[in-house]
Amino acid sequence: MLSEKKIHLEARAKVLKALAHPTRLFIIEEIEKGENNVNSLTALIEADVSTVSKHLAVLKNAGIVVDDKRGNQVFYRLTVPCISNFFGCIETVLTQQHAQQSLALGADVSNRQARGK
Amino acid sequence: MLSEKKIHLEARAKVLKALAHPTRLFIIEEIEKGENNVNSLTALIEADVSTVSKHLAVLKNAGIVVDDKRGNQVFYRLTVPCISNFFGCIETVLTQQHAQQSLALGADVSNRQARGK
DNA sequence: TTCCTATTTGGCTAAACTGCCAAATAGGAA
DNA sequence: TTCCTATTTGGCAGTTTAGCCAAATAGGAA
Repeated sequence: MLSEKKIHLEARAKVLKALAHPTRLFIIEEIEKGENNVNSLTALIEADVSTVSKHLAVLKNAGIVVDDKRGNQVFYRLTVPCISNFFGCIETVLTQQHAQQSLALGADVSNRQARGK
Repeated sequence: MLSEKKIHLEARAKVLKALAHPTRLFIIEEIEKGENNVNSLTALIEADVSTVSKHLAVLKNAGIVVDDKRGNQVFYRLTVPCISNFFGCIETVLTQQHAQQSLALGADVSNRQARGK
């Protein structure tokens, strides 16, 4: 694999990795509605403030959100509007899994489905 | 956070997690061109076959690819065509980072940029 | 059957991630 | 200054991941 390509894929993977956590997905959904600060996000998430703060740092480090300090609060918002409708394809994957499972539960369990975990 | 919502976000996160590795992104790009077997993917990736096989298992387990055994070879292909043009938004994030870095290198380093890692 | 190739699985080590607590830091109010 | 609230950081324990090697498995050919 070309080194240049590898670097590019690593950059992509970094962003995806930052997205790949339920709490961080929740944060994204929330601040998509409008910027929000650490405290109120923490209340919604029901975890330790330090945990939420670290999740926000991951998102920030990946370039997905930016912070804005006002008074003694820090507000976060999305950098990229497209994140909002980013998940259609993932939903397709999930829907498809559903469909496959339903098929697998039926009488005609094909070879390929039988091989599946 | 509602339990139902949490379960949904966990499912999304699982798919994203499966995508979040450079080698797996490479595999996706390759089999997007057409199904491919473990051996030729391994040759392109330059890693141990067992490593590639495990990456493929991760993608399969997430529902992103399916396998098709023919003879003593196993061919993998994408389950969802939309994965192909999935990455536009991620590119936007990367481009934006680039832009921010360029700005940060300039003379006018603003408050927010200075705070950034 | 034996042999060869393709692929998966088990096991191991090193590294990364998560979530909590405690402590440090920052800003505003008194 | 001291006090209070908001947030970040350090550190720790437990879990997960990545990549390799070796061994197991599967299919086809001889």
